[in-house]
Amino acid sequence: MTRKPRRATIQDVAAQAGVSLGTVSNVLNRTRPVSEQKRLLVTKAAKELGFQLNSAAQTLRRKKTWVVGLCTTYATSAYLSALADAFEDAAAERGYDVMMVVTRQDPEREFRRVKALVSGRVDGLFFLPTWDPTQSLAFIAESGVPTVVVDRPCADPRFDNVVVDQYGVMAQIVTHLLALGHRRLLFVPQRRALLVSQQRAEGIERAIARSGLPADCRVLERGEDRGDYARALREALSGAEPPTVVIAGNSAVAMWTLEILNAERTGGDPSLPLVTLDDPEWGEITVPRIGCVRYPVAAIVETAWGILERRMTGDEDPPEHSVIPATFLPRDLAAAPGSR
Amino acid sequence: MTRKPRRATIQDVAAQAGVSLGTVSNVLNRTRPVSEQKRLLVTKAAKELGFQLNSAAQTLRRKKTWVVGLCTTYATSAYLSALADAFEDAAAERGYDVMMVVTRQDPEREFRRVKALVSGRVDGLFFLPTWDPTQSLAFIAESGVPTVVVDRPCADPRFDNVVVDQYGVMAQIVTHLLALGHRRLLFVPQRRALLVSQQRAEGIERAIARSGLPADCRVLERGEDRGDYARALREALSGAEPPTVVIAGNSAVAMWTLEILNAERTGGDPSLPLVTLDDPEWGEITVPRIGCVRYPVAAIVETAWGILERRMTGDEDPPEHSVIPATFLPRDLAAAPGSR
DNA sequence: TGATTTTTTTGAAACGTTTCAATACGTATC
DNA sequence: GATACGTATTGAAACGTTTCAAAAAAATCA
Repeated sequence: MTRKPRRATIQDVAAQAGVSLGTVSNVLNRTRPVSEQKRLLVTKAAKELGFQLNSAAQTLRRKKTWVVGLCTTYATSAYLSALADAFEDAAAERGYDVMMVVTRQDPEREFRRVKALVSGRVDGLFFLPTWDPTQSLAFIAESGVPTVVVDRPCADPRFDNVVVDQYGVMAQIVTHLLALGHRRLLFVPQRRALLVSQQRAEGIERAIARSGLPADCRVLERGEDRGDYARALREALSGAEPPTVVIAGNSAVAMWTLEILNAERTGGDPSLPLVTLDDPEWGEITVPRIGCVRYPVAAIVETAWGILERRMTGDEDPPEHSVIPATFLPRDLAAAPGSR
Repeated sequence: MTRKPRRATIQDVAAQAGVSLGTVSNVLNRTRPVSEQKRLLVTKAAKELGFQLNSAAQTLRRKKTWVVGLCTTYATSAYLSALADAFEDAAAERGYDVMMVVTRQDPEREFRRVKALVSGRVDGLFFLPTWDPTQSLAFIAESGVPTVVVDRPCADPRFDNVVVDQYGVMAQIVTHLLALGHRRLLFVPQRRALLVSQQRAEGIERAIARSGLPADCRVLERGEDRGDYARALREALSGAEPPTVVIAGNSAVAMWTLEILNAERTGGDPSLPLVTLDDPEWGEITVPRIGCVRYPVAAIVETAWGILERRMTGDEDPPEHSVIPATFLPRDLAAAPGSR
């Protein structure tokens, strides 16, 4: 589109309709009753002039943008995009719009994006941090914009936090795997530095300990590059007592794992049983179908929105921590070889 | 985060530093030289007060937001999210921020989102329309916000348009398929109403005609629900002369197709050769790997940004139409049975 | 030193809304 | 017909910046 000369203001509308400034505003916002006659004049004039409210001016005056920010790590993953969608739907119900930014797990980028969002552009923020959000959190805290940290555990005591019960999920998975006869597990977190990866590893250990069975879990770092991972994975699988099942930290890791395993697969040789800790859209098309985790997107979003709404209306209670349960879905997950 | 009492304004900073309003502004924006001494005073005061610029006020005064909108259909697909990422990177280089909204191919939602973006929140807009963008386009045109329609052909003569050369892509694919001995193709567009689906179907027809070979292509609507599609697909495959290859309009269709074919597959029976017209992230993990199309993300984004930047600085030339070539990647695409 | 030029600093006006006290207008009441 | 009351309408002030003409201060020159 090419630009038009100048946008009409409320002044112009008022002049054209032959009424005062305040009346136009009242028609537009229904703040006060206006006679049917003037209302008609105003709407007609507004239409004729192609009038559209200037939201910068409105925000300045009202000190309210009706926009919330959503700072997320990736838009690609099925889980994260479902989360984003749910945040938008919930926002629409409440009369808000969502401004979304994507960090791709890069703390630098996160900081830049957060700065852009937080200086008066949003009334509140849903924040899915990268692996190192310290700089961003400091800035947010300084700005005073109400913020809920979502999906990732947050150690910073200044912030509200809504997360999934990682310990519970890992307990479900481990119990299931042990029942299938698996004794040697391999866990490949997306990134070891992530707090959530540590919780998961710990969850696995606890569940194994609780079972009393002679099982163990090795943790393998995925590494930055796929070649590295291929080597590490092959090495891990070629030992004397190789793992019989792989737990992938997310679907990107799961995909790499499948690619590597498929490349080595000979003939009808079945692939290694695989579980991923998220819920990829392609979960149904692999043969066999892999195990995954269903996250309670609706519950997470409702909880987070509940908290943020209270904060935006001035609630000053101490920060709140919500932990929400999730469900393991085994699908075609195979038993350990020779275990029945 | 819980809210702080009140945010400091430039006034407060000026008072605290003992200088005038204008000087503070000049320090903050480097618009005019300021003596070292005062500059220090100002930055010190700003830091002490935790001052952050109010961007609503700034926008109101400057009539420039340094934000561009990106209205896209989905964030999930690998192609669209790569596109979004590229738009953000290009924006950062130019000093802009990107505000992204997702329509999920819903014209209603699109209209709401566009309205929110366009009333003074952005300086320009990259627009990936849904299947029926008429309402949104009318609003955008009315608002006068510079806009480039991206990735989808746009019949509206008021808009700049950057698209991929669908005819060229289809020619590559058909040529390849014919060379592999395929004669009966099945094209399953994501949605028949989409202009791009029509172009693709036409592209297939043209390429077949040009080859002079006795081949044909049937077009099958995917339908709203998976059961419908499963029935339609089975029926299409069970005729006397069934197609030997499927061309899926996008990876969602490709995935459904794979699921249905996999469910029916008996023993080592190979799946039907499949091409998808985008580039799913899971393209490497199916067995066999499916054919796909590589879109020139960087070129699309650079072209679109180039146009938008000119428009934002007042260029009034007639709308521009750019058509950018893309590449077909056959991967493990199999020959037609009995064709060599 | 005083006059002139250059550089820095100032403060009022403007951006386009919303808000709210004050005013105008009807209408019912006595 | 005067009074009181309720409802509609008005217009000035405020929101927090940037801009720019004018004033002040500093530097240069004769």
